[in-house]
Amino acid sequence: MTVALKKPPRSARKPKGDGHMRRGEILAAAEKIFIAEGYAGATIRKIADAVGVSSTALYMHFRDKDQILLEIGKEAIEKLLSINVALSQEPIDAVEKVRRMLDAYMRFAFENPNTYQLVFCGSNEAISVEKQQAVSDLGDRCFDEFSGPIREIAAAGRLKTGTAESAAQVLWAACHGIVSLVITKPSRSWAPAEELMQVTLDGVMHGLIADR
Amino acid sequence: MTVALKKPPRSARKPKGDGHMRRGEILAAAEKIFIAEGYAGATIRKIADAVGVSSTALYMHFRDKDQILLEIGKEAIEKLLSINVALSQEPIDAVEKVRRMLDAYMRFAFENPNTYQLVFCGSNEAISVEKQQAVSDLGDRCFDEFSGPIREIAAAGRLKTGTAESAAQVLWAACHGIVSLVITKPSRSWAPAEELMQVTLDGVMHGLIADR
DNA sequence: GCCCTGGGTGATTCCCGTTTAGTGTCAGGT
DNA sequence: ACCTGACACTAAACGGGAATCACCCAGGGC
Repeated sequence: MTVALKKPPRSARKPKGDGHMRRGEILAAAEKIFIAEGYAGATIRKIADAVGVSSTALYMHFRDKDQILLEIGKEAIEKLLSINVALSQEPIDAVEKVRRMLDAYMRFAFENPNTYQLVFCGSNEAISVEKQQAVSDLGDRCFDEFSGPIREIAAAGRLKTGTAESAAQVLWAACHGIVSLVITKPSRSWAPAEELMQVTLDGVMHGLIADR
Repeated sequence: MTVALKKPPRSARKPKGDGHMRRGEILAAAEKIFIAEGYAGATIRKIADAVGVSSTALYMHFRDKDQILLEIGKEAIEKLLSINVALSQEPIDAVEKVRRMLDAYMRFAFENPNTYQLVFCGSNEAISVEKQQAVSDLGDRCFDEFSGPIREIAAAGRLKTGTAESAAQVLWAACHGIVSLVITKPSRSWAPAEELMQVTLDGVMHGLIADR
């Protein structure tokens, strides 16, 4: 037993055979199942089977189930974040930036419903707060990129109501509201998604931001 | 074994001892636990223990776990529905009706976060569509009460954008968005709830509905 | 008296996520 | 050439969920 304290000197040692690929394989399989069957449907055993490996093996590469799925969420949000970053650097009006970011946000949600739910619908208390940290941070950074232009707008005195903080949260939330409802209640009869996005954007932008 | 087909003629037979109270006891215990610990925390065994009965006994009175919790949700929504019904009959301007309904909706959510999540956040695919029928219907009726005034407003040509259908959905969803986010992501730093509700209401009403 | 029936139970089944103890294998140091 | 140890992996098991099974037992109707 001793104590086995020795990590620092270990530096070399190439990754073995396909060992370094497993993590990726697992993520790929998990993502496929998760997208098709949602959080509850993506069980450890199913993922392991898909990879062709025992369920225990997943614990070699991930601490637990949540970490696997949150990793998937992380990658998806990184795409969203990069969109937001790109938009925020574009030389366009702040209002236009906000509009495009919200539009991208909603389209992202409709295109990745399960991932969206996992990350933004809290996954319903199923996942502890600390575990979500990494993903939460990314979400925060997305929101930061978004609230930048909002602060510009507020500074220009063009907010009809609320502070930069609350206005940003409300704008974001309005978009979250429509996509999360449509995603989680697909059985209700909704107006066409395109129209809902349009009305949400128009309504909320005109409601909170002065025209000129 | 035979076939055991006989239900129609059975009509008399009073409810025995406390048999007819059990259902209520179970619901009360389940509600307490559910409110305190959420959907996952309210396990069959815990509820049964609280009632002082074996877990199997719950299946005498309810088909499965979901039915118990949905029953709780149903009762809660009935309150919301009655508020909406009362408001819709009041002799006030349709716009004011809409505003008050949305206000009541958001306050209801903040006051019953777990119930709200169960009913309106889809409970994350955990519950099958058919089971939700009863609760869904109530939700629909709430929405119907709400969309009545919206149609009035639309008929008066006071909708700035969208149809009566999409406008109603977007207004509702905006309110859902802010409360669901605050409820499911309590760790983020939110503006005060009162301010968020206010900004949401003002913004979205002014954005979608013409002033006069 | 009998018998049916409805509320109730303990044991059991099935499926989760996760843990434990162990196996084979390969890289490097000696 | 031989250890040594880290690594990728596995089979089996554990504990805890929901749900079902095969039974009990008390009591009202006949």
